[in-house]
Amino acid sequence: MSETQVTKSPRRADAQRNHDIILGVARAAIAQRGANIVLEEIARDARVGIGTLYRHFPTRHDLLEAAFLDEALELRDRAKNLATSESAIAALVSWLRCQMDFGAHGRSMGAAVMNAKHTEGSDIQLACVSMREAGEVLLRRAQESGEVKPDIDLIDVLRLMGGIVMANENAPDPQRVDRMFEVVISGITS
Amino acid sequence: MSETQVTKSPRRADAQRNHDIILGVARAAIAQRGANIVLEEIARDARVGIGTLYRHFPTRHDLLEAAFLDEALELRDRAKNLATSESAIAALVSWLRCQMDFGAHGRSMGAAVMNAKHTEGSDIQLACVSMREAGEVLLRRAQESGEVKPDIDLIDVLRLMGGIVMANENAPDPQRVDRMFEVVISGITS
DNA sequence: ATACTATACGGAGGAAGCCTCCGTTTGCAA
DNA sequence: TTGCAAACGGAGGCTTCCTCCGTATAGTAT
Repeated sequence: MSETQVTKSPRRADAQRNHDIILGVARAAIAQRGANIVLEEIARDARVGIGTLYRHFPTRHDLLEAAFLDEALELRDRAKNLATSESAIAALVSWLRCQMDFGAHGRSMGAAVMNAKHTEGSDIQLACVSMREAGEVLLRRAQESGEVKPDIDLIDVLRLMGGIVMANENAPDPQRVDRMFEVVISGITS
Repeated sequence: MSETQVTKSPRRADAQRNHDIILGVARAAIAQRGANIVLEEIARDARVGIGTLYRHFPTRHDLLEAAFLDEALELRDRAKNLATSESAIAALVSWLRCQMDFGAHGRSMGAAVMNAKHTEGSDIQLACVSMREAGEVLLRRAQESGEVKPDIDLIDVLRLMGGIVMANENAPDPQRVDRMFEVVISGITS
């Protein structure tokens, strides 16, 4: 994973360290138990006061966003790699599948964070934008090759991925998820 | 709306009255502000102690379920009415659209409640089952007429409806919802 | 080295919700 | 009327969120 936050503004060393520790603990907790982390617990595991956690991440959402940043970047990279693959449709499908799996991995967080409004210019906002741009390339390529309907909107499809994840949060059944995924794929192909 | 709960077991009059009042208040609150109701507030508005509310509805979920019962019944009736309509596919699509709109109306509640596991034989469970059965008729009819793929599963489709609702909970854009709905419909048709 | 100060730390505590427990009240059957 | 099972109600415990402010310290200037 990319070591985020290269300290753009001069920051005291202890602050930077705590920031990174908190984020690391939060990421681990989210990966393991989902987005319903208890912030006091994160602070405790990070050997940091709760006040410190809140200074670095003023709201719960800020922390989730930061934790999700890496995934957004990875999804962008994935899209870029797939952009030159042979089959346009296969590339798109593969990428959408990643979107879904990442969402499932981060539990409800993925879709929730990615669909949310972000403050202009924030790290996560830029990451989401660039991820979408990379995805657009895949979609357009599949559309130009005539395999995907021309009037399909990427955001719609991404939300459908998120919707599948959310709809299966309780009692997730891999086979059902697969079938629902197939329905959507079938729905966007010509 | 049907006046639910015709007192199957002998219940003291005050208990019955409070039950109905609480449910009525909860329904109104949910319809207006979504499923994130504050239970103490419901109790206060119902002129009832919080303890009373919890005796009637031991968990938050129980209350949401009860509030949703009517909608499930209405959806079942809707399906039954549509079962004799002319176009099989139009009937199915119309019903699915209802599913989605009802879900949006009750906010996240609809899908959450309907997908959840219910105790065997509970009112809501029976209602959901009979609603699904009525829906199955519509689906099968559309499949037999060759308009919908034969391997489509109703639950999958219902979850997709719920997923669309959930994915658009923040910043709901009717046009986007329509497009996402169309994708799914297109995905289940032959 | 020392002193100074902007920056950061930490945790007590208030607020909001959820839910339980138990003493009090009341419908209603005899 | 009387008795009691059924129902009521709200104080209070628990959890989690977040704020506030006194204390500590990294980094700099002397």
